[in-house]
Amino acid sequence: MKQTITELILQAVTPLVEDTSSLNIILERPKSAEHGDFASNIAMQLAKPLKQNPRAIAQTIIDNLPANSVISKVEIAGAGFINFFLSAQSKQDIVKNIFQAGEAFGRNTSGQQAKVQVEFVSANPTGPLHVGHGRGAAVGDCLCRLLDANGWDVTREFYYNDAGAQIDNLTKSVHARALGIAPDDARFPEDGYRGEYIGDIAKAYLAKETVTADDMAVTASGDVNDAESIRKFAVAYLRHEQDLDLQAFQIKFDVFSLESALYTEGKVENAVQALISSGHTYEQDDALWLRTTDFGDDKDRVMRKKEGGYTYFVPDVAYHREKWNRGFKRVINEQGADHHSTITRVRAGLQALNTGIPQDWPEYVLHQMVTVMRGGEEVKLSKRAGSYVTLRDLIEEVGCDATRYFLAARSADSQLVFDIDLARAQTNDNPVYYIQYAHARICSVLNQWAGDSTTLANADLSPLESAAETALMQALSQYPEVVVTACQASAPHMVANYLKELASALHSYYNDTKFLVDDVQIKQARLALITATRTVLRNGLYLLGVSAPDKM
RNA sequence: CUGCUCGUAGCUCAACUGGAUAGAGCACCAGCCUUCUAAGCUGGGGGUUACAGGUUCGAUUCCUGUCGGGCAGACCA
Repeated sequence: MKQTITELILQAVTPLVEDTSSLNIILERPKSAEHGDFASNIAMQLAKPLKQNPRAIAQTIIDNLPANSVISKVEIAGAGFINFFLSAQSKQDIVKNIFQAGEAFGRNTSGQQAKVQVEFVSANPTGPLHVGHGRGAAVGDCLCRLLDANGWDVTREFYYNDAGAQIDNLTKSVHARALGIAPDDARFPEDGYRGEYIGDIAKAYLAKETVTADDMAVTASGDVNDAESIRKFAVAYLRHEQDLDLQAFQIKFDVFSLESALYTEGKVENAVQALISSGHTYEQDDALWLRTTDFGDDKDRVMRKKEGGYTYFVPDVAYHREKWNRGFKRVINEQGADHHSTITRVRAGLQALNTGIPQDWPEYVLHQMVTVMRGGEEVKLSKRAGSYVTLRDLIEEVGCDATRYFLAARSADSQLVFDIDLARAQTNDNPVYYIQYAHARICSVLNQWAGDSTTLANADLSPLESAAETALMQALSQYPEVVVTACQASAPHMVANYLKELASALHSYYNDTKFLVDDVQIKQARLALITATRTVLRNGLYLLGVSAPDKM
């Protein structure tokens, strides 16, 4: 519909300007119904180059508009807006379109099944997932669903660091607990992890338990002094815990990548050699440096430390080089904003390889920090101090649907306050229930009608002309645009906002109009409309990973 | 000190990437269930979009500065 009107405008404008290729015809949905179904500001854009009054230009465009069946009325408003009012029938067509497409309604093929990899969560195996990871999980997974809906071939990937200083720290902490040293004991490692789960791991280790994670089974030796065995066991144990966290959050990854594998397979060494031979490195103070300032960084970075080990960004570069070699021309990294400084370094490292990787590859979606409130006070998220809110606790308290919705419904680049008491105590006020309730209400009506809803596909829709019906059909017709825009902006929260509006339109309609009336023609038209609404609610909730219950 | 980011109703957040009278939810006030689920609907009060400039037909949105919050700025990850 949008495209149809855009083309009509283009035809009308062509006689006025010499070069139509530079024209950017923007059609928007006016906030107020008084301003029609679509509005264009094209006349105001042309006012300057044509040196004419925008209202006069608007009038000329309207006069030039080709005859058509979709538009019932055109008006000039304000400073020179052109407002388009659709004919009743072209509004009603949306219901038929939805019936035809079903689950596919709103999906498009613009991605052309090109490969895209989304890396998200990527928590290190040093503790269970917390709310911050949850936000990454919710946003990342919705992003994947959006990309899929736009025709991309999506790979979900989880990268974790199973080597390095933090893992040593973890190993020491478990070792201490296995020796019976309490977290508040002076002999406990100073920067050790003090959470109670460390004690659980120590206990399981001493009991020689076996844990499975990433399809690998690890059995504890039970030997308190075998650091390597403790490390392997602790990592597997926590990866298993995180798997359970993700499972509770209903998120599935396609690929898990280990940092240690980059070393054992020689990928890190290869990347280092490639950087050296590309000529962007130098030795200084017994260390090997990468001249990242050549690529926009504010200072050069050390690659190999005096002690001989590599700094953390080297495996990062090796990992991303590997992503590129695996054929992902598009990669999106979803991560917390506290890691934003790595963006410049990783990109600089990839540029330094000189292998034709675009400067702005990979893409990043950063989410701001989550503040957790409980009892009116902020709960500090400190893994080492041991007091923090795990994702699984949260899911158990407020439910998977509500947790996902809360964490995905806000713009990623604004900080979010997660009030546990509010989410738990006032579950009825959770916005997600408002949307789900709209779906359940429709199911309930259709249930009482007890007819075959597929027969509604051919219903005569001409009775649908009330304000509530028009508003609902208008909301439905916006859905495909939301799928496109939310994906382009990498902004899943737009889907959540849209669904709230759609649910609102449905609830208003429900209170305004009785559906199960005696007049068969009217009844069928109304049932067709709410059935179409149910489809869109389902499709939209699916994008958020939230269930669409038949009953509540 | 430097960089990134955010600042919108009492609170939590939107605003279709520069559009028309800045919108929802919670909270507050007044109505709506003998009728398809009241987890709902309708109406009302509540705003100098942090502040000051600039760009243009038009700014919450873009630019500059100030103030305030968050996060980064290790040969830690």
